[in-house]
Amino acid sequence: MPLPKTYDPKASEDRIYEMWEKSGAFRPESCKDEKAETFTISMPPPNATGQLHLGHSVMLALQDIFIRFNRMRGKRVLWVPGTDHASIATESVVIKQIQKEENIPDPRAKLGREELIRRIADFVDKSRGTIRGQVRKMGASCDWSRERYTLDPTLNRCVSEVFVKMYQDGLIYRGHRAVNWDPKMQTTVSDDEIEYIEEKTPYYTFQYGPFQISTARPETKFGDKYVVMHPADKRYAKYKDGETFTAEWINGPVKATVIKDKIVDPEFGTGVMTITPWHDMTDFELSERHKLEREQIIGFDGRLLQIAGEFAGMPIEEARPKVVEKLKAKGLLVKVDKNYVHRVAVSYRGKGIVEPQIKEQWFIDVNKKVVTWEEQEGISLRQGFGRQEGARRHPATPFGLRGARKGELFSLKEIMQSVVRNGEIKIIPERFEKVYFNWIDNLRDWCISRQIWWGHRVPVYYCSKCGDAKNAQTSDERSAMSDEQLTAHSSQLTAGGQSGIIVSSRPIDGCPHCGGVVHQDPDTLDTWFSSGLWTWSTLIDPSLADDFSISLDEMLKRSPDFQDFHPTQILETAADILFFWVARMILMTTYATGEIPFETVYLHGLVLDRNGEKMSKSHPETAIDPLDIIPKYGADALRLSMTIGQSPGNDTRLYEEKIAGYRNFVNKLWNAARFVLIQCEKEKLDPKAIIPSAYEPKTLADFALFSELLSVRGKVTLGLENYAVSVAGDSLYSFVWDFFCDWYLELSKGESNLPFLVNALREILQLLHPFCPFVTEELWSSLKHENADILIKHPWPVDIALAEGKGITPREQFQVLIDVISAIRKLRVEQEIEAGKDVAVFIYTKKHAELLQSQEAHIRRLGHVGTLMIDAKPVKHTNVASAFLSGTEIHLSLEGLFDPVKVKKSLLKEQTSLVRYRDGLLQKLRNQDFVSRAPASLVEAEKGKLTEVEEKLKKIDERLAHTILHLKHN
RNA sequence: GGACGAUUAGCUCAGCUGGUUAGAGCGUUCGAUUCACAUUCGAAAGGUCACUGGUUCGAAUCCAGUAUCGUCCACCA
Repeated sequence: MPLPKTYDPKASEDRIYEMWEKSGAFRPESCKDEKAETFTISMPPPNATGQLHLGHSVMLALQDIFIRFNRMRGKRVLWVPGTDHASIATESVVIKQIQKEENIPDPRAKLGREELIRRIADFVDKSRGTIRGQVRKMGASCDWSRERYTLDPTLNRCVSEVFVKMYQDGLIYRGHRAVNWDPKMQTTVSDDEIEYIEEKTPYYTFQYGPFQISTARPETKFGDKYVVMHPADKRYAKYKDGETFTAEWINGPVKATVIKDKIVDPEFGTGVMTITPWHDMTDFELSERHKLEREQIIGFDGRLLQIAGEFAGMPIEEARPKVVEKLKAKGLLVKVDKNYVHRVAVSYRGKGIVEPQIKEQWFIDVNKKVVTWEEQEGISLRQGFGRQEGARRHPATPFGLRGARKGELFSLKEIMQSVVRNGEIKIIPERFEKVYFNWIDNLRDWCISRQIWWGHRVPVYYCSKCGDAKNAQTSDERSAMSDEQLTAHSSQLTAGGQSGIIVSSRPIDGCPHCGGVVHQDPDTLDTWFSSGLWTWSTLIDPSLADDFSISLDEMLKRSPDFQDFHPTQILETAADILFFWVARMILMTTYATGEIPFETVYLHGLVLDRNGEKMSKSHPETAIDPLDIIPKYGADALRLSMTIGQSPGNDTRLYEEKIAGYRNFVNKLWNAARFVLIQCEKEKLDPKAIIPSAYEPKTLADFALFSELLSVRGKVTLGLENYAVSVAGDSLYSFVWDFFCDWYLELSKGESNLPFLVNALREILQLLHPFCPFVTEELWSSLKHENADILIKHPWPVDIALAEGKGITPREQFQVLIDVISAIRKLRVEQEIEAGKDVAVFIYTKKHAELLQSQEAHIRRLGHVGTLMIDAKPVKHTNVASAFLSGTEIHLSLEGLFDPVKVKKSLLKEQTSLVRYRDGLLQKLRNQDFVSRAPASLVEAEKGKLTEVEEKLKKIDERLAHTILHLKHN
């Protein structure tokens, strides 16, 4: 039964996916060679909040290509799928939903922690199901039996273990620092979770005692009592550091102190500023340096506090103009610049305006030197980590700090730098390494605690009975303490080890010291803390999660998957996630396991719409949803459209015509196979019985295809090895369409070698499989040898050596044939000969006479040629249109149709282009410098070209003279 | 203020370590429909490779600078 005329992806894709899954092919255990090299990718876990979008599609397509390619090459391949709990994103989505659907303004207060978490968990369950289905739709061949979720008990255990380890190493501390506070979500966010929006804001200059100071935020200025200037600023030389003065200010006179610090840029504004340490990162640091007092002006709810006097309780937007008004009334407003552009910090997730606040939070110290290394086997390895003695190790060795001395200590920053600098981790494209280093240089301590409920709890417990009673207080209560109290308190805590605070990976019911009641820290951890462990926490044996008698290192040692599949090979993800996630994984994994998380980072760009804009709900007409596209064009077409023409690190534009183009390609392939199957049926040949070794080229076309396959096979293999996905896919596309279909298949209609053809097509399916797995697998089932495995498990084609012949190669001979046929077709169109009409053609060639004679049938059929004469000796013709190839001249008889005007036109056109070409060659060859300095072979080649083009020109001149003569006669 | 990327046909993009008469897809024009595919086939038109210098026998390709667009980073209060 022949295949349908067009390929219908809907009829195949789900069925094929199910078949793959049932076959066990997605699991590394399906690799028969137990000693085979492993190849692992940890799938970047999509947020468990919603739906798959094109960003996911591109990542799934690329990763699946790497995975399928390496699986076919015989490696033990593991692709771990999963989802991320995405703390802030998820909690905010569910809260909004509850607010909207149940009309509860503050769900946290109304429902309480337990109930809200239950609601979020329900939501996430549904959402994860949706995502699983969508990942399958893309054809992702990941191992579902190893699916993980960042809130799994095993992963939670890993999170706690790493926290404890870092705390014990003194890398985690609790302290009062200026943090980014999102008043909308009521939580801190990290530096990287902030984006800046430029906004035109009036910029005010006020008189402050003898100084003029400027600000865009007058509502924060209530507590200002320090003026800061550069120590070398001559204008203010008469003011001494520490000097005090009284200034009239918003709510009456204040006593102010002069501070000299180099942080002030004398060139900027008046060179003097007042500071607001509680609500500004740099001011906070300055206050630390000079031990200055700090006051909170704005509450965590975004309203002004008591210090603002009559303005207390007002939200910022309301207070600002009123404060300005009051200062103006007092005569303190000097000027207003209305064109000032101010950068407003906005939360990446909630889009709320972020207000720096001083809060007691947990931090990871990125500068403290605590990590040790030791020389071993020539490289320095971190010691005491979870590698089994003598365990088979992936060829890539766990990372080390090259040249590190025994006992030398390193900071987390240094670890992150060294693994990339040493080339243990390679970033593609390379230019992102620079971006990465730049980020590390600017990296501050990482605030890891969040006042969100959805996430991993900070594994810290406070005993209310023993130790400092203040430890038992909640973080909110601590916020109410005075600054001095807080500073003293936090330094005490930072010292660590004191009673009353218990940091434990194991849940605790009572204080181990006094048996007293304990409270767990109410905060959760930054979502990137857990995703930072993704490559290895997903490989930990889940049965070990509850066994608190074993250490983290022990867990690593006893987890076979970790032993086999870590470090992973490729981390493929979006370029904009480099800091959030990639850098965090490098930090957390190298620290916690002593191994790099991955060897290669492949970064893809954004998927943009046809106008180069981000796809969003504001442009619904150009936005593309993969879930609409897949039913319409098929997953294969979508995959091809986003992997071909794409290059690492660069954005790609996607639009429907592009996808339709690749749908056409898939259909072209389908029809090529359909044609082959019809031929088999006609010749009563069962394709399933054609053995794979029947790769015997017989015709000229066979030989040419053979060599062309050799070349494309090499390009695809090399391309995929070197992450040049687009190059590999593109060469397959043009090979299949322009060579295989347009020439080989067409010629096979006149002279066929079916066993060879079937095997060639089989190899095409193999090479295309990583790119478009569904259609290739579907066709494979009709074309494969009966004993062959399904395509997903089939070995990657290997090179078959091509015997080196003498002289012109079959591929070159084939090209001569193609050129002759093309020339005849062109002459026909130029002379406007009816499409189906047979013509008489005379070909004269010394060089290729024998070859073309042997291919006569093809020339006749594809050129619609009736009378065909091929000879070595030219004969003069009248009334012909002519074309001149290298060593071959072709004359198309125009008896009765001869139109000298048309003929002249086409000859002139050819002449013009050849003359231009010849003149270029002449110029080159007349240049003595070229002749003497360029490689001799090149000079020879250019001379050869010149001879050839001059011969052609001579012939054209003859024809032209003849035609003009003809014109004159009439 | 720094860093990076882009600039090649009307549109979207290839052109890797310098040597091709600068390519593809879409779109456009002309022609074709029993015989795998109109999601097709044949043919064509269309480009001073952003600009200015430099290196070189030779530059779309390497270097420097300029312009436009875009991205990221940074304590300009």
